[in-house]
Amino acid sequence: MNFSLLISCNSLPLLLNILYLINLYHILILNNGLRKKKGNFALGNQRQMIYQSYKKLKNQAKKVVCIPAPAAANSRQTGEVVPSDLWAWRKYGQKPIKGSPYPRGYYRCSSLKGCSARKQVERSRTDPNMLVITYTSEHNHPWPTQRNALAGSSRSQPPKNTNNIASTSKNSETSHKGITITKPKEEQQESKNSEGNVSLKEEIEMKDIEKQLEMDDGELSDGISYKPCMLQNITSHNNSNQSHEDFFAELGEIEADDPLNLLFTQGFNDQKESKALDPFHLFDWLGRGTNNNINDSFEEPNSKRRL
DNA sequence: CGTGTTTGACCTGCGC
DNA sequence: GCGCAGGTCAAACACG
Repeated sequence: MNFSLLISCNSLPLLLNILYLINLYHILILNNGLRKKKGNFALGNQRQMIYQSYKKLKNQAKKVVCIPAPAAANSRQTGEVVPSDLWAWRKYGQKPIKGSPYPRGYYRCSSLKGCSARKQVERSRTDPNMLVITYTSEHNHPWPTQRNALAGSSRSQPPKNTNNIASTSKNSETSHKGITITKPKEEQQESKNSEGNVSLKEEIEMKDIEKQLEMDDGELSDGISYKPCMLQNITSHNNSNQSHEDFFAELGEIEADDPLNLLFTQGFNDQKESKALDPFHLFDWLGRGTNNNINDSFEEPNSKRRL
């Protein structure tokens, strides 16, 4: 990543984003180091509680994300405009949906062959400016350091459009303004507000796990907090037979899961956590007065391309 | 040439 | 069983 370019573009929010990621990875590295150091130590009560919560969350199925739809100018022909995340997605189908004027696009992960992660992208019926992205299954690999490990071309990005908010699947890394995690469709109907879900929400019932974690301030006996990872990233696992060892081994995968989710759905919810992850209080400036909703605090992603 | 998109056909689940 | 709707497949094509 070209930091000098970013700085020269005066895109402070993106820079802060990066700083936040660095903080996050600092903590994750600590976790990894601790695991390696301690090895297969006996599970304490706290770990067991976390593991139980983890198993509970494993049974959750889908994760629905609502984001503002990028400008249509970026679409390729009739294709839907799909904001990118850190994963590489390959479109494998599109279907018109009854009752909706907008088709639904079907994508699967192309970062690694055999990855079962999929997502569906469609425009909200109530608010066409919102994209509803439904993630199913999960990635069986860490998120790629390069945007697309398999892809050799970059055709999804129209070459002449350099001002677009987001490319379809590859080029934009920060098209996350206004990301909203919502409940699965079944639950979504109950809680969905009439304005198209612009506020932050958690799809899954986190109260139980939060209660448990709060009992110990979210910290394990070793003093390292797993709470940020646990609260955000485990959403759609199904293997109920997974062992404790697998669980904690999978923390590596959790860490590797989309850090943007951590950023925009978890990172600012708790002031204590925010301070821990943001020792310079940079995000106090960003998120102040937004009632934990940082969506509006971030500059439009394409602004960094405006030179 | 490798990869992604498009799109019609096919498959599957569900309600009647 | 039938029809419908949603999900997936795969051939053809586009792109760099």
